[in-house]
Amino acid sequence: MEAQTFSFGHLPTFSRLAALATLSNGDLAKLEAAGRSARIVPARREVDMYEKGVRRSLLLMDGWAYRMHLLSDGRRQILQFLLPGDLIDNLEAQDANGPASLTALTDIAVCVAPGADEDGSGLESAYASSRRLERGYLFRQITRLGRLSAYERIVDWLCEMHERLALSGCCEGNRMTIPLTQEIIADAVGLTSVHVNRTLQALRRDRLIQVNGRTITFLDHTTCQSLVNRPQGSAVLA
Amino acid sequence: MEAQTFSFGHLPTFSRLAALATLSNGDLAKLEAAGRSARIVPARREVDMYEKGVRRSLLLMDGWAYRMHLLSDGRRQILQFLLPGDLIDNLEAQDANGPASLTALTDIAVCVAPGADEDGSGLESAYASSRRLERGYLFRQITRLGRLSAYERIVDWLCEMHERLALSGCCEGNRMTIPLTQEIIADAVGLTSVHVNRTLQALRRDRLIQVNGRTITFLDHTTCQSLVNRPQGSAVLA
DNA sequence: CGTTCCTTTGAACATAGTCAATAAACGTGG
DNA sequence: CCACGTTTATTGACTATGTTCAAAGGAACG
Repeated sequence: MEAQTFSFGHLPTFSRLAALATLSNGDLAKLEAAGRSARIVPARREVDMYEKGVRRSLLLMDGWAYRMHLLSDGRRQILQFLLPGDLIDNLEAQDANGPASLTALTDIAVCVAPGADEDGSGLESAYASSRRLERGYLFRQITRLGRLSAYERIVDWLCEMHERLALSGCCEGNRMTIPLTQEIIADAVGLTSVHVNRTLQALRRDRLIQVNGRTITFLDHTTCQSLVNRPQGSAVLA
Repeated sequence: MEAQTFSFGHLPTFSRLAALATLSNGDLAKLEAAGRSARIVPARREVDMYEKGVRRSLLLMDGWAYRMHLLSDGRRQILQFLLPGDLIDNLEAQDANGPASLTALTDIAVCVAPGADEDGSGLESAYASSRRLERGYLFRQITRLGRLSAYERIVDWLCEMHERLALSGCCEGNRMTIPLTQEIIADAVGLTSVHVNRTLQALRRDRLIQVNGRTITFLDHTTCQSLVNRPQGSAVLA
């Protein structure tokens, strides 16, 4: 977690936003300035969205965070992970569905997302893409939990993580590093940690992935991607 | 489905947006004008978001719609229902997660959501609230599918439907009319229709609800709401 | 080195799914 | 208004997937 010492060109935020829209020099300058004022939130600390300018979104310059629902009986559901480079939209508190808190998973560096002076700028366009992507991933999470088996859930989730990390330049080829325990994975994919463990073993037995500590390597990425039954065509009920 | 014959003041869209923000006379006039140009989409027809002005969102003036993922092997997951009065945000096609199509469940009346000239207008504020609410309900759907039992899922889902319908003035007290088969409910809550059927029977046995055709009455709304383990407090992992 | 957190394993159990058949409700044309 | 075909709801027996509980290894870290 040393956002300050990174050369700016390698920051996940830069890679990601530049991949989502064409950024002008002015956009880049703003991003760089914002990055300089990044704040560090230590792992396990809740991210207070209201400390800074309330209505602004944040950029996650580095590190991982998660949004979670905690039920009164202790059950937990991780709603989404926020990965390096992600835009973090402000979620006003008035949440009829209970608080969806945002917590740092590793030490993270966040800064206020710079606004664009002119409308239709590259930055605004990148933010819009990012929000669209985010909603798509929420949809995917719903389908994963509602209709996929444990095996499929984990494969699909791994593919999603890889896809997202790749967009920010945070993985090398088929290898990625995921700072999560099996229990956290379980809370994300709606299983128990015991079952996550068994399912990961099945994936290794089937030679789809290889696990070394927190590093996961896809041995057969193509099979993984096709194994997951992606949504198809138009969805008019029979 | 006769949006044209409704007196404007009773339109769900009006009730809902007015409940989310204070609307000016200008806002009301715009809404009324938009409502006059509403288009009818018959039940079971896909709603084409690109037919009209591409980037504009739509208002669902009347009727129900749903967004769904259809997997290649036939499994389906309803991602969200769109109820009378809801704002329908444009979802550009480039959806890496597969198409999330939007389909009319009943005949529906939709119109282009009028834009606000000045920023910070009541309309824009209502749209913003609506989007925030929508995201909260996606989160809730995730938690429902990931961590609640079948019984809890259905209770929670019924409560959500009631809450949302109430906001648009589309239910009378504890009674609401839901134009859905048990199979569609199953695709929404991630169960089989057989199990939905059995679970609804359990709810009736427990005297929580009463079902008459498509009309559902909460016999003990308080218990229903408290039965569901709502997210609590801050969510820092142990 | 000892503590703590994380992973792995086994056996028993529970919830929800599957398959198949029947009953009820609905819509349509005569 | 009734008969018929279709969709939807209901039921039962059996199966499967994932959970629970408890314990034992391992790895990481001060």
